[in-house]
Amino acid sequence: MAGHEPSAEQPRWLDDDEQQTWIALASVLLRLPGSLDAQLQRDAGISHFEYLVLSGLSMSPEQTMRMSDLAVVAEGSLSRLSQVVSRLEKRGWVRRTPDPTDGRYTLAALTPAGWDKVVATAPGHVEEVRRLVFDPLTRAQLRQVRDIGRRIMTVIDPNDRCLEQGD
Amino acid sequence: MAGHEPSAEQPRWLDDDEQQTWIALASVLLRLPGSLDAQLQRDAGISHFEYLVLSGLSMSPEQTMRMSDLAVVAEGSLSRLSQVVSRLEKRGWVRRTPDPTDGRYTLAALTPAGWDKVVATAPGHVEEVRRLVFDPLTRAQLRQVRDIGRRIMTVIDPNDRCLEQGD
DNA sequence: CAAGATTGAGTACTCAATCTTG
DNA sequence: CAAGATTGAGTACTCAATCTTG
Repeated sequence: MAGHEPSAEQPRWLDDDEQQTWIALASVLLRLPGSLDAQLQRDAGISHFEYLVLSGLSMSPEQTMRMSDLAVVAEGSLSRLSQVVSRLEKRGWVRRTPDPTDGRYTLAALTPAGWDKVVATAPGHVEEVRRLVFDPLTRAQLRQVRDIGRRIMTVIDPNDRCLEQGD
Repeated sequence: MAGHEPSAEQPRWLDDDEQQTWIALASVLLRLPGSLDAQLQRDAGISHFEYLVLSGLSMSPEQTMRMSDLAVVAEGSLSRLSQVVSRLEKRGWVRRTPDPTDGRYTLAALTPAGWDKVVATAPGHVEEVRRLVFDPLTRAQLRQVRDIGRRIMTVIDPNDRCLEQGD
């Protein structure tokens, strides 16, 4: 392994089969998020992260959440969320107010225009998810996707919300 | 669906089962790349994209590739690659030269120091992939991961390299 | 002073020019 | 003029201060 002369053998750290598996998974990890982002950007002019923020709020009681909880739902840092919500506020889709019960929290609330945006955007996004994930897979594979995803999440973050729900 | 008064019912675009499946997959899509990036940043001081560039070169004959081919392997734009390779060149791991057979191409070559960097970095990275993906899954699930990944890639990009390999 | 949130500086990325070679 | 590559301007992100409330 001294230097990189032509004869140097590339060490193999995964066997052939594992290599194939990893390439297939890595391709999806690298390309699927980009495809979803592209669809949202093209059809709705928002990023995937912005969509997660808006749709997270839309599914919350009163369409309102604390910034810190919203950061967990959208899987981003509080700092990133703060900057993105500023933009969403400028676009008229979200409004922030201090939490009346404890001024340290900030509540983000979806405006009526924000609700309309979610309603207008979600069907196309779900359609894309169906096209890229649900349609090409069998029912058995979809069950596997759920189990496999949860197992991996158990290692990455044992407290993740996707592990809370019973089968 | 008029406005967002408390009584407004949130339309459900996926059934319960699909929702669970999608949450599990989305969690992995959002968090696994970040975990891999964090490990590389912490242990080797490089991003995942930089790692893909270096390891792509290390597996290529003569440790050399055209920039445009390297962009495909690393799954990034040529513009992004160009800027990242400039940084890698400054760090002494890569060297660029015009292709002598056709001056429109640029060849990126791993330097000896770049080779050493890959050799020093890859085992820890592979270890992390094992810990997060291979270890928590059964052999049957790993076969599923490969098949499922390929099916999804067939829709995203029918020309992707992960689909080329037989069986 | 701890926890939530925001701000600002620096870095990385995207997208549309631009440059270069054949 | 087409294809490969780079550059520059603008945007988005990260990380380390800073601010604010209890």
